[in-house]
Amino acid sequence: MRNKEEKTLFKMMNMVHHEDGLTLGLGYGGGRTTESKLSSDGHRHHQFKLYEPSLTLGWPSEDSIHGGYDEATTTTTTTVTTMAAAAASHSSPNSTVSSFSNVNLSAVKRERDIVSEEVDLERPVSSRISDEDEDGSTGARKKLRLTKEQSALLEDSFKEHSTLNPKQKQDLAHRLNLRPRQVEVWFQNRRARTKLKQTEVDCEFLKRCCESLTDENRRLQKELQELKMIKYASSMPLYMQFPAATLSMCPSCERIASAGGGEDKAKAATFLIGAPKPTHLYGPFTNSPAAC
DNA sequence: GCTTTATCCCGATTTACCTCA
DNA sequence: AATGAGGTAAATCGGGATAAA
Repeated sequence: MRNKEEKTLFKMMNMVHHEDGLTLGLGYGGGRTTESKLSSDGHRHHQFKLYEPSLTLGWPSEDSIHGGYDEATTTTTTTVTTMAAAAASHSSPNSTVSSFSNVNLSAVKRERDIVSEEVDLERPVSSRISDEDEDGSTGARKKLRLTKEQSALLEDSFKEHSTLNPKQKQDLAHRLNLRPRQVEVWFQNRRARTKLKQTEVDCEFLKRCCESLTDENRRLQKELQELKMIKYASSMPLYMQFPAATLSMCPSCERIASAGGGEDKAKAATFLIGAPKPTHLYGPFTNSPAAC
């Protein structure tokens, strides 16, 4: 079976990940394993397990994640004491009724989502988000703010599995006193954040690699230039290689010979005397390394 | 094998809410 | 104290992929 997970994995395999620090890639999470199976209820169960990334940015703490959002502004009525206390004691002063159009435009899809997702009917209505907030009958799209406890539980669950099967979703929603759809959305957004973070890490890693390679390239260019200089110098007539004072004319053969040079240089001079003069002394490789 | 339907997921975007200058 | 900018996260939208009927 060639399912979506396999395709995703295939795509990711095309991105070399850098688990060993020698290779690099853009796969978020550094890669992942997948499981896909059918449950007894007929739903597909996807299990994405993130590898431990070799390069990671520290996740922001819960405090930093939620910052000042600790105070729940949700209208959720919760059975969890702390959640209930938080929810009951705080109502958003800025809760405005301003997005009628959005509610109307998204009504069709929202209805579909609600119908398809809202199956936890056994839960008392009072334990869920109020219907007024839910169906937009007040015209407001209230934004849920998760409590610390809710976020912690979601994070813990996410650490275990970054995707949920329907039963896990239901259970989690029940424990968190949220709708399954909200749990699902949270996981989707959480995966998106994970991917974004990993992309940032990968970009930083690639940036450093690029800088390192640029330095190495510069060094090699310089080395190459020096080698070419040596090669050019050795191919020049000796009278260009040595100062004039060190050269002398052989009285017998009327050829240039190096006064201070040995027999080899004299031979080389004899050999090279007919060689064409270079058009310029240093050849075309005189650019400063910095110009490369 | 093809079509339809339901479900899941993702990327992009919108929106509500918060912090801070 | 008020306010606007910017950031964050929940929610929405549109669409692709898949399995089952």
